Amino acid sequence: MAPTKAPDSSRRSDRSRRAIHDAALALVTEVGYRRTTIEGIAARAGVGKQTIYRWWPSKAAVLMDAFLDLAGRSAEGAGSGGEAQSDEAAQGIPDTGDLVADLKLVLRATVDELNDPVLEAPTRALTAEGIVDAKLGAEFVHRLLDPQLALYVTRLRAAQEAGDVRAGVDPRIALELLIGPLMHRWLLRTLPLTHAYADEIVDYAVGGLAPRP
Amino acid sequence: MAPTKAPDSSRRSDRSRRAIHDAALALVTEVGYRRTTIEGIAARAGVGKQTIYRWWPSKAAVLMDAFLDLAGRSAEGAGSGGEAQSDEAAQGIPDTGDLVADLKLVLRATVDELNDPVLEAPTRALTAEGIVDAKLGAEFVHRLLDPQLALYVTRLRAAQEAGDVRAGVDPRIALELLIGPLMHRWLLRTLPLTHAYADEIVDYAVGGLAPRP
Amino acid sequence: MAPTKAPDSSRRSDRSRRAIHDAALALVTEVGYRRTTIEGIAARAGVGKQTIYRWWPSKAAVLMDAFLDLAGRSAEGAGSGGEAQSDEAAQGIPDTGDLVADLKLVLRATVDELNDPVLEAPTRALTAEGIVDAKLGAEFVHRLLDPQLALYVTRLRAAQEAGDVRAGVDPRIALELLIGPLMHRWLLRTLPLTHAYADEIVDYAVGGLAPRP
Amino acid sequence: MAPTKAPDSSRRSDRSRRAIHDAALALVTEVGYRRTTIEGIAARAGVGKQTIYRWWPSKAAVLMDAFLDLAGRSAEGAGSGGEAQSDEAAQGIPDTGDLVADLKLVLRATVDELNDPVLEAPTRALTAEGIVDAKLGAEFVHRLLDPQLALYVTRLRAAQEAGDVRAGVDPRIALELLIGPLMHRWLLRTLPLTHAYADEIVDYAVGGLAPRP
DNA sequence: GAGTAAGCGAGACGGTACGTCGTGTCTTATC
DNA sequence: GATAAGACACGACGTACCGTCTCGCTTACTC
Repeated sequence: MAPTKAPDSSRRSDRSRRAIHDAALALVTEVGYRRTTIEGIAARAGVGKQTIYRWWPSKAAVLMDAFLDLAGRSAEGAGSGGEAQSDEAAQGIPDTGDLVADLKLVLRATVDELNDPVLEAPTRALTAEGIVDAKLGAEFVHRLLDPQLALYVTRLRAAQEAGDVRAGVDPRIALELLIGPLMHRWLLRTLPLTHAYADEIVDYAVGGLAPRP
Repeated sequence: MAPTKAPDSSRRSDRSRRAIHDAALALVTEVGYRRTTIEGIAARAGVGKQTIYRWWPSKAAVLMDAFLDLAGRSAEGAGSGGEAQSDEAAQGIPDTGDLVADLKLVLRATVDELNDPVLEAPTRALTAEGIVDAKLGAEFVHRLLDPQLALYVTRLRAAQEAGDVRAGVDPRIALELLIGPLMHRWLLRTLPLTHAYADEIVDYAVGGLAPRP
Repeated sequence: MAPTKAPDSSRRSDRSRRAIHDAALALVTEVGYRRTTIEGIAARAGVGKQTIYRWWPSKAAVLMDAFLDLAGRSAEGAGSGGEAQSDEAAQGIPDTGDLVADLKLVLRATVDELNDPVLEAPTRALTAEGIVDAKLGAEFVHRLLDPQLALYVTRLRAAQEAGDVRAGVDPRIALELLIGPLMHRWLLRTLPLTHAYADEIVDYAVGGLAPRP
Repeated sequence: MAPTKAPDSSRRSDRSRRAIHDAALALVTEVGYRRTTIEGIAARAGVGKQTIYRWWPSKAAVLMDAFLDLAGRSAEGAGSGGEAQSDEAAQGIPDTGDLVADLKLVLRATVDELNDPVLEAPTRALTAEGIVDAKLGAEFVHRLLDPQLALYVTRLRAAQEAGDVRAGVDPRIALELLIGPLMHRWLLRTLPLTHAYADEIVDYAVGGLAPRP
């Protein structure tokens, strides 16, 4: 029942962990996920293969951790850098009382993130992997997506209380009305993903969610 | 510019082509896309590896053709089998005058397709591959998705003429308001994909698209 | 018992046969025997593969015929070109009464042939193939070697009658005393193969074969 | 100049090396050199293909090492087994004062070796390969043949000092007078290779080398 | 402060699949 | 009916990675 030998994480080399993260992200960006290999990551990180296999079960798991680390570091950098906070992940969705404006702000930020060339390759890789591998997909959703979506739920509940959204609407469905079209366009590359598109989606969705006259 | 020797497709063995399609679909369903190999497909189809490499550039391309072939055959079977046609791909979206009802019908059918265990594995595999490989993704969209989406455009334009949808709405965006949430839930497996969900999405979306009172 | 279908050799294309011979010899000389392939010969000869498989059982057999053809043509060329005949294959070993001189003449000619860059590659290839493949070796010996060796037997018998060689000596063994060392040095490339070497071999061998004083 | 990454031979698995040797020899004997494949050797040895490619450049090189290992082991076995030594490779050619008798002893042993069914297949394969591949041939001569031939040189020099062989004779040529005919008959399979033949060759050759009366 | 046990870099190992090349058979169209 | 052309099933090639397994080496923690 017990795993064959749990490594002692207190003795883990932080230096190696970071090097592996960096190498993984760099390789995925440079050569793509498919051609990124564990051997390649190890070589680039100046690390033995076993050090990777000791701490991660798969290439996707390495990338997931690396990506979360990256997200964490960039959030931290943003947090310490300035007082004006646009990072919705850490701060939540603003509530100025104007639901449409607030959502447009957030969706535009999401569009910018999805279009960020540094984030694109790993995000696509992890998403694709999660689509095929249910276990990994669940982890992806739980660690990356859910925290973000929870912010929408919060804001939408507030909107319901304020009377901007009908009482009967399930926020988890409402949120998908906003996020779904964005992801669809980004994943399938059907048409360019722009701020204008985000705005339009918000307009239509909020229109559909608003109380009936 | 010219590829290094184009094979003569008039001499192509139809028997092999079909065997390869069948083997590819069977393996993807049985062992998953990752563990499906070209060697495995060749062995199962009773075919030399070279026969696969001669006609397809990659495992994903084989699967794409196999999938299109499957879709074509099932559509044909449905067409010849009965007069009552639920296959929207071949027939287009019905136009009974009731936009909400028509869309619910179609989206429920889409939900059923996505939940069909036979189609699930290959669809996920192709979608995931297309997310990472832009070239393949473009082909996927062009050959599989676009024809379906065109039907929505047609129906939505009719709805605009009938006054059920505002004149300024771009049908390609409206359609994503319907499809996006479905795909989002299916791809990320956040919550179960049901007829009820489809109905709700239609209600909200059409609400948002309807002419302002 | 009968082969599956004997082709009608009266309808055989001479043009193809020659083209195949030429292509085979050229390729063996240019890229070596190992890297010479049936496909390569066919392509170079502008011939279908089947035309080769129809008439020859193996790559080695093609080369053997090609080589015999080459030998025949060069002998013919030599025969029609001049009256002074040094081609021992067609003419036999000269008998001037001086056994040592006659043998030196012939062995020097053999040395020259073995050192001829045009003949080297195919000869080595056929010899090597014959060493490993007994059937092919037998054919090689029968068609190429035996006719040459028979000339030695003739000359050595004459020498026995003339009293230059002991009566009890088996000419087939005596001949190997002359040819063996030459071939050994040529095949294994232990030391350079020169006229001086040929002369010395003749001196020693004839010394050993001469009547005891 | 440097090869693309030299493996660390101190970490080499001796178990694998021996298994590969054994498998190579067994397969060459059982199915012949042509039909012996690297894949076959690896499978039979229970070894990954890469382990062969890591340490040897070609099938022939594997066989060469295997053969030398075999020769070494059999010599060792002979050396430890009894005091009466007939293994000329380890002990040199005996010098009883009777040159003819000594050479006959050695050449008969060589005949026995060449007729040994265990040694025949690999010896033929290596010889044939060396005939076509100059590099391999040089290695074959250097590692297998030269050490044996050096013994002849030693014995023949002693014979020259004892006055059994003329002073002017080059031992390297004299030796070919003995070995050449044997190899010729064995390689080309013209006639059976017997003790009687070896004796006759010695008689003729020594006759030709002896001081002129 | 010596002993020892873990993580570590390195990389050899048994494997699986890759994508390519050549074999010998077969089919199609041409002469 | 032989031919040029080449698709086919098959088998082997040599390479790339996989995940496991030693090796020494370094670096804590324990006695």
